[in-house]
Amino acid sequence: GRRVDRVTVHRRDVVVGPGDPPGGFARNRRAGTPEGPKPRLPRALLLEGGRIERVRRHGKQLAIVGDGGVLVVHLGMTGGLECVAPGARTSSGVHVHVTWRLNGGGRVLFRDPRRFGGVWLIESETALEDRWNRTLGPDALAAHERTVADRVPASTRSIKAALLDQRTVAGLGNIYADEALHAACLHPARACAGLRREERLGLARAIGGILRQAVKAGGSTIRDFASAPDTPGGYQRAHRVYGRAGGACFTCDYPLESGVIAGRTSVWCPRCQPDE
DNA sequence: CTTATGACCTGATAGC
DNA sequence: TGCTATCAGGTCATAA
Repeated sequence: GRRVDRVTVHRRDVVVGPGDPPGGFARNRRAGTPEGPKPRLPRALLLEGGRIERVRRHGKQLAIVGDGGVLVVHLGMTGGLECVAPGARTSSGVHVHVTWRLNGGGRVLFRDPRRFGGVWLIESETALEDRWNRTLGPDALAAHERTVADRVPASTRSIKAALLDQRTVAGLGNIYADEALHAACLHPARACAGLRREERLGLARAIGGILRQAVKAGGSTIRDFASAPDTPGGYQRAHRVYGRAGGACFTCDYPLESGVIAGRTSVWCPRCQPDE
């Protein structure tokens, strides 16, 4: 319901506008890659001069829907949005890449030290839904268990890789993929095609359970994440495998194993999660 | 077409 | 003390 008076983009390359190349500048800064032209960002799409209508979420993507455009925010790993009350001071000014000055004096900041996150500018809510339908699978928290179970493709790739792929199901990252696989007693390296429907249903149930618990606990604070400035989450204390390589499995006491699967560090229990 | 791999970025921490 | 090396992970470009 608030109005946006003025938007300041401190770092152009964390914002992807409609004229930017596919993937956007935030994904196009690799060594040796020539930077293309940088079209001006339409002020209206940044919500300048507009009114915030509502906030939506699908998987890890957040959408701030305004009457003149839609902001899609992805926090990456280290990103965050901070709302600063009128007259109040921000917790820190470093790595603030975009500032929205609200009518009445408040501010909203997008901060992301490592810049894995970013902001995409979308013309309309219809275009937002189209984008989400095209690039993301069903939301892991909102979808029915049967829907999630049936999203696992009959492919040769590992189930861990499929879970990290947001087109399968949107919302899981490395931590919750490992936690869900342990809860479902599935080895992360098992091929998707080798999973029985019963196992896929169990995995879907585990995903929902883990995510609901994690949200309730305020998320997992490993080093960067905070649910609000100076407010760490509490779910890291409930992790049963992530970050516990070499420790004893809480279910069977056997030492947890770790390795790189699908390009990410993975932790599992060799006894509870057999590699069939 | 599919799947796999490496690059990007910064701060914390380990090791010398 | 002060330096360098390593690691964390979400996503996209590129390779296979």
